[in-house]
Amino acid sequence: MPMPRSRASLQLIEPMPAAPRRSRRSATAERVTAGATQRIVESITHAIIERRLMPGTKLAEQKIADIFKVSRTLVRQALNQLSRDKLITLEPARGARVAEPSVEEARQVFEVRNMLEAAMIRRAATELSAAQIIELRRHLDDERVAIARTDVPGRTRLLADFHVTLARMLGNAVLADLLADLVTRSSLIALMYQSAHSAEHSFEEHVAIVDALEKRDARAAVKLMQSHLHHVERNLKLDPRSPDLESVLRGAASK
Amino acid sequence: MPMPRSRASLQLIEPMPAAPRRSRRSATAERVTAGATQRIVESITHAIIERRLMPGTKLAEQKIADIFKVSRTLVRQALNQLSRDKLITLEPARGARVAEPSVEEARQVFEVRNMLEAAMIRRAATELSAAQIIELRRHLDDERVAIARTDVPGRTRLLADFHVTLARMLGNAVLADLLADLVTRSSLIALMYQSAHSAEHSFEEHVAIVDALEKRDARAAVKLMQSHLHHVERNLKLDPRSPDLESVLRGAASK
DNA sequence: CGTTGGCAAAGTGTATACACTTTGGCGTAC
DNA sequence: GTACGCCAAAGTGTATACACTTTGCCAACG
Repeated sequence: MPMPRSRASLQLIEPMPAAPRRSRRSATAERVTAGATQRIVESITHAIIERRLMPGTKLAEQKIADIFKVSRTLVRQALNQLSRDKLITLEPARGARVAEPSVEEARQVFEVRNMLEAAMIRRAATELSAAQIIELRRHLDDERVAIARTDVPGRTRLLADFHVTLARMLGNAVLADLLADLVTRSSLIALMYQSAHSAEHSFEEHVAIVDALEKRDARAAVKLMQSHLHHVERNLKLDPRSPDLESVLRGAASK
Repeated sequence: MPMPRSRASLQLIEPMPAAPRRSRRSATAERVTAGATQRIVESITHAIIERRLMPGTKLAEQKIADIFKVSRTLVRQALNQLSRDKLITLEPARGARVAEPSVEEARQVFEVRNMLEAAMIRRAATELSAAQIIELRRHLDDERVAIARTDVPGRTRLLADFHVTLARMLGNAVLADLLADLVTRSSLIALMYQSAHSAEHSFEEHVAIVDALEKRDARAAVKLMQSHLHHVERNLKLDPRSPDLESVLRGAASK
């Protein structure tokens, strides 16, 4: 069921904790730490992922510009980027809204993740160094801690980062960047369709995957990763009717 | 060897043949036919893929703005998009240049394509309808014709579109859009490292792939697709020294 | 003769101005 | 009472203005 579509205003966006921010993105190419535009992109991204901005929320350019104390020029740049990431939708002359990914889009995103991550984990099983597997264990520790202290934003980020970290370890920045996008989109999808998948369950599946990697059991690792993704997808509340507004209204029109 | 780095000016960009242009992109979400920005993006993309703009060429905002008779605002939007596609590189305060993808980047792009397309073709073998396979045959006919009449831009586009067409047929727009990006990047890479792979050879491999699809032989189709991609990559002139400027200068510095 | 400093031209980064589109409300006609 | 149309407010789309950065040249100096 696609969310009550809150009309909550944007106050939720924090103009950034001025903390030393290192970009969570690409190790290569990208400017190490970009300007104001990037700051806005990251703030809005975080706000969406952490449910401070609900799907459907209007993002008016001038309001955002005021919050960050910059001109609409920079805000528009940021919105364009977010639109390419599919985190917001831009309608000509109607402005930007937080995206409301359809059931079909959700299915497709998970299908692509399955393709990419199955191939990725197969490579990982043979190519990762012992040191890298230790690093993965450390990541799992972080996950455990965040879950234990019920740090919701933290655990969400860590559970997502697990997949991106794996990609980075293979030394393929193209893959890692691609997957980072898909994982972020998945986060929006999960929140939109109120995932029933518990953090604990995901954590345990991550542990099992790393176990298989340590044993260099490629086949098992692939199977585990695929069933992990499958579980996450199946626990979305996708199925009931009202997949989109279209069909809802078709029924209601006859009153 | 990474290209003589021509300083050729931009005159090559045609302000678009005013012809009815349908966007080659996403079937979903995207505005069906966007504004001036999209026109600029497509013109420059075509100019790069068709070798009218060589890697390293400077793209000055005002010059492009004059050519298309729009303000720098729209040009900047277009350049930002192209930068995300990795077709150009943006350096702060130094402007935009046609990208010069590194050997390492080339390797990574092909690795990701291999992951995605292997999984994709496996599905295609079981899921494509007879009608869709006929459509693929028609595409192959187009390829054959373009090659026969030595229509270089046309055959380049068609050989690339083969892969994207396959993706679209699976009904997964996310996959198709992703692959479209990777294929476009591949085109730039191929031109940068003067691919020795003949169009005829690619064509024949495409035929073999469709044959396998028609027989519903998933295993063969995957093998053929992988060897196809492998051939394309191996025929790039990647190996010789001078992989990047860095190491060249490290040697030359001691003069 | 080579090197350094600085200045002007070119180009990018951001803000602002203005035209045009959408939206919601109010009044009027039916 | 409902529906239509008009107008004002809000918001987006594009152009332009201006500040700041880079670059290349030339002159002055060592």
